[in-house]
Amino acid sequence: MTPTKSGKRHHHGNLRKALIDAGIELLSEGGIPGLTLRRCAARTGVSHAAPAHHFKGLKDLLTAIVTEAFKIFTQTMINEREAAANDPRSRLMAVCEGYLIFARNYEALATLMFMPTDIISDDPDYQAASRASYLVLAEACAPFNSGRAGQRGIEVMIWSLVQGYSSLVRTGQVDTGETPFADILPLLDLQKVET
Amino acid sequence: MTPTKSGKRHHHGNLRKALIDAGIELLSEGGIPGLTLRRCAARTGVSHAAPAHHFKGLKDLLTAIVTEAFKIFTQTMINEREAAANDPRSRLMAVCEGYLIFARNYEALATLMFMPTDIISDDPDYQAASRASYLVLAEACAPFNSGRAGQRGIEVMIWSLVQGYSSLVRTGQVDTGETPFADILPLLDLQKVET
DNA sequence: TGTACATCAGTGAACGCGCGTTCACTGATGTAC
DNA sequence: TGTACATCAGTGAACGCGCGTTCACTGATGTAC
Repeated sequence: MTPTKSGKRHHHGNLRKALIDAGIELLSEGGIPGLTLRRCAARTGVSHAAPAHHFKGLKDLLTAIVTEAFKIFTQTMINEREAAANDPRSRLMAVCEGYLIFARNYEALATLMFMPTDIISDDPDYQAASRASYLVLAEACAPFNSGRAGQRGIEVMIWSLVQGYSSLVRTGQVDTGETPFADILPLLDLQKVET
Repeated sequence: MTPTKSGKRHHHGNLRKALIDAGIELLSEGGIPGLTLRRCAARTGVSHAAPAHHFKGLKDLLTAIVTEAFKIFTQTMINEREAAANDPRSRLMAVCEGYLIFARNYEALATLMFMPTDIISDDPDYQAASRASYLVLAEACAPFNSGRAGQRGIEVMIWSLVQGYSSLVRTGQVDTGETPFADILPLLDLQKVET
């Protein structure tokens, strides 16, 4: 038995995972229009009908890709945080840096992740993965959250800031060299509530 | 003579403008995938080959749509600013509100505007229109810009914030009722440099 | 004012393309006995 | 260990679809004389 979803498969080995990885590559190379079911199959070296045995349809594949993306995203933020000094300010800055690193390394993927239209948004794996990402950010904000502006005030502030900044960089409207994020964050009024 | 690009035309009247408007409607209704050349033509009541007499191709139409969008965007921000009190802080807040109003009213269009891939980005009309939008924002930021964090520090900060916030609202990750933007902006350290 | 003509914004048919999906099939894998 | 069988991940052909673009054309408009 144990032919579980994620287990080894007879012919290819693990086509499901391979298709997800191919999708992430295709997004990097050709943006969102570059990602199609047929191209994922081709890149994996498999006929275009093969994915049907692993995904219910295009949206299902997209959902799996985005779910995987959130896992990478979470890990990138955690890696930066662990490498930083252990004070709240450094940790928050590091998590933001992780966010920006991911956004830079996976431009189209980062865009797709926040396009709920193309995704089966009640998929439990997807929900868990995206929630995990959010929690890393929320945790880093927690020391600064005094409760004003609602419970989520600081989170939303930081999240907006980092999301907006990365999108402006991605579209070439802001230059990271000219106006680095490290110069932006200190404009925030964090010290007022810092412990 | 004077059969200028924007002048009245023989059969339809002004198909060029009508196609742009149709495109904006289609974006509102079906998002970015809902916008195609053929559908713009159909909505305008014209055969799908007709647009070729007004636009060099799909990218050209898209560029014109985005250019028009920036004009609406600029006007929305200006309208809010003119209705606000005449102190720098109120004016900045009003411009931000205008930004958010536009982002809410034209969700897909706002996304498309910052996707330079699909656009002829060296089109002079497009460049002028997008620059005009930026200037409204920059002007509102100017009273707070002391020069630290580079000349554009505050602009980039505000721009990132408002862009990120609107994108989080659009994708349903932030609720404007729960965490309104008016509660977010005061977290900024503006008063330090305010005159 | 009337007529001949050039211009040009439309039409409708046709093109090739890549897409997601379906289908009957095949053949390797893993299991039961 | 060997054999019969069920399972299932693949194949390749075919489907209909909507897309952007091209083409020869038509007929209304505007202009020159």
